[in-house]
Amino acid sequence: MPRKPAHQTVGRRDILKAAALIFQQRGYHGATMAEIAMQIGLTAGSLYHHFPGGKQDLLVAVLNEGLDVVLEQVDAIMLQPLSPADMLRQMIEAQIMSVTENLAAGAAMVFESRTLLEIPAARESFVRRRDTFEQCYRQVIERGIACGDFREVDVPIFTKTLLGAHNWVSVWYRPNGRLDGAQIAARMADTWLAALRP
Amino acid sequence: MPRKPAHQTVGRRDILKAAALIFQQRGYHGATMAEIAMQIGLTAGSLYHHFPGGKQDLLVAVLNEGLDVVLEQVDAIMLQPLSPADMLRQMIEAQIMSVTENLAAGAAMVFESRTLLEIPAARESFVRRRDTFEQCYRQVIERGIACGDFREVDVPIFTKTLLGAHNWVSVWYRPNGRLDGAQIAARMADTWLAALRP
DNA sequence: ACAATAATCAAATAATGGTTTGATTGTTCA
DNA sequence: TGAACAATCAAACCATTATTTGATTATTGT
Repeated sequence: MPRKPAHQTVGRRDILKAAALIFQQRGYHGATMAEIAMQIGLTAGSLYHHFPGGKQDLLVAVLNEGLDVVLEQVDAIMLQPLSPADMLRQMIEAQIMSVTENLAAGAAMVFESRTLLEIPAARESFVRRRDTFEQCYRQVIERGIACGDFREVDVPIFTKTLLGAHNWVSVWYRPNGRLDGAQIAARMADTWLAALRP
Repeated sequence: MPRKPAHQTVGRRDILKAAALIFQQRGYHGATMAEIAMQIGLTAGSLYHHFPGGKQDLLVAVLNEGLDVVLEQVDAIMLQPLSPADMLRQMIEAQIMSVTENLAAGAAMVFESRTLLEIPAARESFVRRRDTFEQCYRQVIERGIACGDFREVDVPIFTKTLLGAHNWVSVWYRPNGRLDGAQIAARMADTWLAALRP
């Protein structure tokens, strides 16, 4: 039975990259399928061949895959035998680098999670994994407090504070600014560890 | 010359409140004029009597007036004779309280500033005032470093970190949560001052 | 070579939703 | 009372845009 995809054609990855970019620039509702398609030299209708679910499908994929990138790294870090301070520093670096290296997806995660939450089919799994991510930060901080490496703080609030600051990086970061992602990550890690000094 | 508005009718304030709420819930592009109007028992067309500029006009007004509230308070704080630490604490409280007490406008500021930036007529003045606000935080921190009350930090990055965390409050704050605005403000101020300890 | 299918497009479809218009209602004040 | 006007509505208008449909083109395995 003969068939097989051609290869001089666009792939799923290209489309998601284009979608993330347009979502970043115009927001989900402001983005048009035509804009996304044009980004990679297609017409709007063609996108439905790759993503039968249309615009919603694109959003779900962009956000889910964006979350995956960071979640995988954080999971790996949590398995290593590190001090709370070192573990926290690595998690911060992983998140900030991931945002600065994939700005469009990062911004879409910040601005359009709300929109995804209104898509019942995607909602539950997304929320669960997003919460898991937050739990990782909380656990490391709690562990640091328990062993006396960190001072006592209100862990839920401290975590929200940290996450808000990290998310916001996707709003102000500019690829050709004074600092690169690694330098920003280092400074932010310094801030949080200073705040946690006993 | 006889005229005079009736009084059992909606005022500018009511409309902006409704608009902020719908912008918060659906985002600017996702919000419909009909939804906003219905919130206060009007029809979509009637909104044009109060805001001839339509939907854009509503966004501009919501964001500008939201920014005013916080800017006025911060300006007043900057004039007082306070130590850098006390001044910073008061600014943090003013901002967080303002967000928690006016959640819809706060969220709109976070999520829809981008949209406003695409409205040339409103852009410049908004950006200028937003930058002024950021400068206030920078100055206080710089002053604290200069007089040795604060340790040396990368002021631009520290400021963005702080602003990101504060903005994010409008995303996760819930009016009937464990802590009220004042308590959250106190904890966040503790975090920043701890991070700035020499 | 050819049948099957992946990838694409152009054009039609169908809503949706911002904005305009003209009429209606009620209030104000001279 | 009545002229003038603010506030509102219902319905029309119009543009935009997600999605569907029916070709068309290329590629691939047999």
